[in-house]
Amino acid sequence: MELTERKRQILKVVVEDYIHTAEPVGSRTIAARMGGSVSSATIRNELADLVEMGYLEQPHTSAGRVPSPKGYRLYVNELMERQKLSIDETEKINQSLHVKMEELDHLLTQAGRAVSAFVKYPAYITAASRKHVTAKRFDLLPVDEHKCIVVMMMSDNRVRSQLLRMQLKVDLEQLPTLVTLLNSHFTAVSPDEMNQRLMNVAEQVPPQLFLLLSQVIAYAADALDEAGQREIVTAGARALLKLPEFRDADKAHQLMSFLADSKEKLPMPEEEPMKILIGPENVSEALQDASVVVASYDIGDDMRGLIGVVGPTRMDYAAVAARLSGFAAGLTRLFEKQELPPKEEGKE
Amino acid sequence: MELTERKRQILKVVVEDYIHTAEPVGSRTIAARMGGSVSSATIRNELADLVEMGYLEQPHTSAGRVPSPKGYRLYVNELMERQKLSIDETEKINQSLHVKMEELDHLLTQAGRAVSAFVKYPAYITAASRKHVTAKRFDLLPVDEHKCIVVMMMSDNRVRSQLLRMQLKVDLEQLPTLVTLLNSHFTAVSPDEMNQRLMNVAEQVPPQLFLLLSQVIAYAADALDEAGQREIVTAGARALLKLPEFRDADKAHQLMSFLADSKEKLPMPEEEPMKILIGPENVSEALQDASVVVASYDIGDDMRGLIGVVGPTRMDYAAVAARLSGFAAGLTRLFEKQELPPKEEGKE
DNA sequence: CTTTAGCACTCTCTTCCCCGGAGTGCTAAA
DNA sequence: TTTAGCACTCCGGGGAAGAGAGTGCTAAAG
Repeated sequence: MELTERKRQILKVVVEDYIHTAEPVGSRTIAARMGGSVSSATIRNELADLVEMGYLEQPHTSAGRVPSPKGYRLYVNELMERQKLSIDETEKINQSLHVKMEELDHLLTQAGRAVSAFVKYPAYITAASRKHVTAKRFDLLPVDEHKCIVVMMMSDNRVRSQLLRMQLKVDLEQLPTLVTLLNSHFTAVSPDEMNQRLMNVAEQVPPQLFLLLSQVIAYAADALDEAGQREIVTAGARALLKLPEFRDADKAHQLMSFLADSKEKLPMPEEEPMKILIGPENVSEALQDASVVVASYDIGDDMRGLIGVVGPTRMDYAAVAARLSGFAAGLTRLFEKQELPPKEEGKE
Repeated sequence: MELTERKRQILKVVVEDYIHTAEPVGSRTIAARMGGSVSSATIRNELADLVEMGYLEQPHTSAGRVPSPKGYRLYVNELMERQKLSIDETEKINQSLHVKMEELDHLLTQAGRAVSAFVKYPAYITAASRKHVTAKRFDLLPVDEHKCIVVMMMSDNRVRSQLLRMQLKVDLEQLPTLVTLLNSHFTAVSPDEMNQRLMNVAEQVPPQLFLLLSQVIAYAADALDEAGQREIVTAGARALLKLPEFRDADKAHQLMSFLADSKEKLPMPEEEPMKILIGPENVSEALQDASVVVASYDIGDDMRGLIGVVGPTRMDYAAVAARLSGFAAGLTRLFEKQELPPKEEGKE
């Protein structure tokens, strides 16, 4: 059977109506929405065809029609009109991203919340794992004979520091030697390699310095590990409770738990700039009845972060997609401006 | 009317039964739970009295009894047996707090989640505002002629650092001068005062150094502000959905929204080590039907953090209180061990 | 005076049934 | 191929009825 243009129009109307009402759509309604050029009877014939072709479903014999995942898919791929955001809204999005970039975590939390607030669905966001973060430079600042400050600059130019308490008194004169050692042997290598090398230099260093050295390395390895982790922030899970499909507390609880725990299991396609996963297209069990829209943003240095929205299959894909790309673009710009080291002398 | 010992026992049984079943408690049940020494008819008489005295309520004429806030209050104050945690559980609590203390935020999040997981109610946690955090010491580490690293140690011995990009080339030779200036004029003062003093020194410093100086001060003021903020972390809000009183999605949504937004509005009594607020005793509108248990823990230097649990009035107060003090004690110990500078050597 | 047994009564909750309405599928005509 | 008409189906709301739990009261027993 052929998918005529009229069938496509009908499908579109069904999807869009269902997205907003959450009620099965009847032939009357469709006929009305299509301008009265055809009667409801005609629509009924078409609807029967669409059901047969698998684009629509019927909850029971005498109910209206509801889009199937296949129907949503077609809608998303071909029927949906890319929504353009109003200038006003674009501005609001960008405003909501005006954060002090001091802590990346803060940015992620903030952005996640903002997205969720905009689209009224739960959102999740992550910075891509920085696979090869290494130390670029070490410094040790003496405080007193029992304390010193470690400062480590990482390959992505972020700086970490902490106060170290030394078990043994260390001759402050010797710190520079240690710094040299750190910078020559422990930069540009993975945490594992660091520990490896720590063993190697064990004999060449006086014991009390070695103790401090291993403290520093332990700290560095931790900090690098943490920096390399892909942390996922979820926000606005409670938005689910507003949706008729999650009025059932059990269902809501299930999905919310999934969102809270599933640090690893959320879909994160890395290739395309934006991806929409509908219902059963999701791998995770818990997302079988949900849809996910994910967009990626550039962090610089060929790294990408992801920002996604989870909602019912009856999600307003067009609206979500538009806002999500707005955010992705905003984030990309943010990182361009703030995170990257200036490429040439004269920037802004 | 007098509150006889038997009435108190009955009240206790009603509260404890209702806590677990969430169903009004009938005279039969009570009689059974009291060992059969009295008949249900006697109990009924007593119940009628308790209702009259305001300790119990009756949803409708022929239903069992439910504790009123006043009843809960009496229970909490006089009837409740302080639960002791098993060694096993105490251990688990302490284990769950074994976090790397690198970031205070991480600790809070972790602890909040752990509490919530233990007591099965939403939890919130905060570190007391560190009102008078100031800078204790500055360092500047040159990176190249356009970048340097600021390192600031704060009065509570935490260290913050960041890479600064300098608009103007700065003679690296001059950094030590700047550091001296920073340490002599900008330590031990509030952010406001910092900006004040920045103005004062404006003329005594060569312009390109001044630019860098103001960048450093801006960074320092931000970092201090952030460190002084009392951040509230909430966790496990979804636990609400498991409770019969929040099966109604609207109610759950309301309270969850409150928890998510109400950074300032949550009860935080500062005096006692533990406080229980029942239903209408709460000030916030949204908590009228909920109870809150809060415990405080010591951070050292006379500062306190708070850790609280939000649940239905029908909360298992004994269990929650026990676990909460367990956590508070654990946190206190944690800060003793890790945060405070070693005492022996004469602290500042 | 307190406690108990007995019993009628009240109220909720569940189940069942009925009915209206929305929507369909089919048929026959345009 | 489209449309009008019509019988049919199914959901959902709205009682009605009955079961169950629990009360309050009364009168007798301790």
